[in-house]
Amino acid sequence: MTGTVSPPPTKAQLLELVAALGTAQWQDFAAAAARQGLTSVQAKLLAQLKGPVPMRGLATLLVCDASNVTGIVDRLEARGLVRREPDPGDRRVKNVVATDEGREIIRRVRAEMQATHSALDTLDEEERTTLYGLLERLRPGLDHRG
Amino acid sequence: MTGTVSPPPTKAQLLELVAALGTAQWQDFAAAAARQGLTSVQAKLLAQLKGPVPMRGLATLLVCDASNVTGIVDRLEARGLVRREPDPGDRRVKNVVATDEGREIIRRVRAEMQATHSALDTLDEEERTTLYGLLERLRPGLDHRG
DNA sequence: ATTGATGCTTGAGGCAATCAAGCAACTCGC
DNA sequence: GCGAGTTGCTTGATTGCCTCAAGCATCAAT
Repeated sequence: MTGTVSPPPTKAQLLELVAALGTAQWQDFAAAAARQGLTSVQAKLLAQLKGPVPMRGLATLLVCDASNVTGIVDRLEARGLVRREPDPGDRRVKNVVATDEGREIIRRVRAEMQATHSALDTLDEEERTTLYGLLERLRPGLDHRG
Repeated sequence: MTGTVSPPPTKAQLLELVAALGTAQWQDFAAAAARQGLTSVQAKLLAQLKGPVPMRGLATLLVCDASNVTGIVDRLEARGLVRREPDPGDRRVKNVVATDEGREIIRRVRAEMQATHSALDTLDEEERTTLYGLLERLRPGLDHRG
């Protein structure tokens, strides 16, 4: 290395890198889910269930039609990973909650994302803090909106 | 800003943030593709075609079965965005190339990823350089393997 | 020339996604 | 109350994605 500082990347380069990492991370997730017998969408839904969530709320979180959620929850429920509970305050609403088995299986999915884990392990603590700060700044622009 | 430094994030927090941004970016991509009448998978395939690529190569790039590529290319070819060309050296092989229209449409998809563009715009040049450097270090661990 | 491997396609079957339509239940005005 | 409009969920139809098993054509190697 000479005195050359790394040249600033073009926006296109950065965009491509972000895209590549995004899909790589998604495939790591999908593979981990598959090892637990889940599709990636089923795992994604399960990952949202920190508490009871109405069907409509899941559709919003997953950015898809409500009728789509019906099918996904049907399959998860048939496997005992999720339960539909009536909402006490509104009889139209069905709240979805993860069963113990559902919580356990999504925990395993997260733990088994080896590629992502080992990638993050190559960064030291300071670098992780920096990365976290930068990504947090990107979040608001990316999160809502489409 | 006081003297408090931001505390180092836990690995779980970082993982969650990376996952959230990965899916947000993917949905931005999918939405941009949809505006051009493409599914996200079709757009993803089209994005790989910088030159002629054999069907098998596409299956590897997309990490899926070869028979799946047949269908995706069928639909793209039916819309004139892609062409199958015989390989001069091996008559089993069909090379897929983007047509002019195909190149144009994927260019538009990239340009229309508004959420991603504006998110990246919130970083100044130095921050982008830092981010690029960190993400590049993550790439090797995430890229191959699954 | 046979054997085996490779590249692509086809067909069957399941999941995911959307749209349109429908039913039940809530809300508001009266 | 009662009816109008709205909201939450499900169903059915259709399309695309995806995998697996099977098949055909071609290549490589003996």
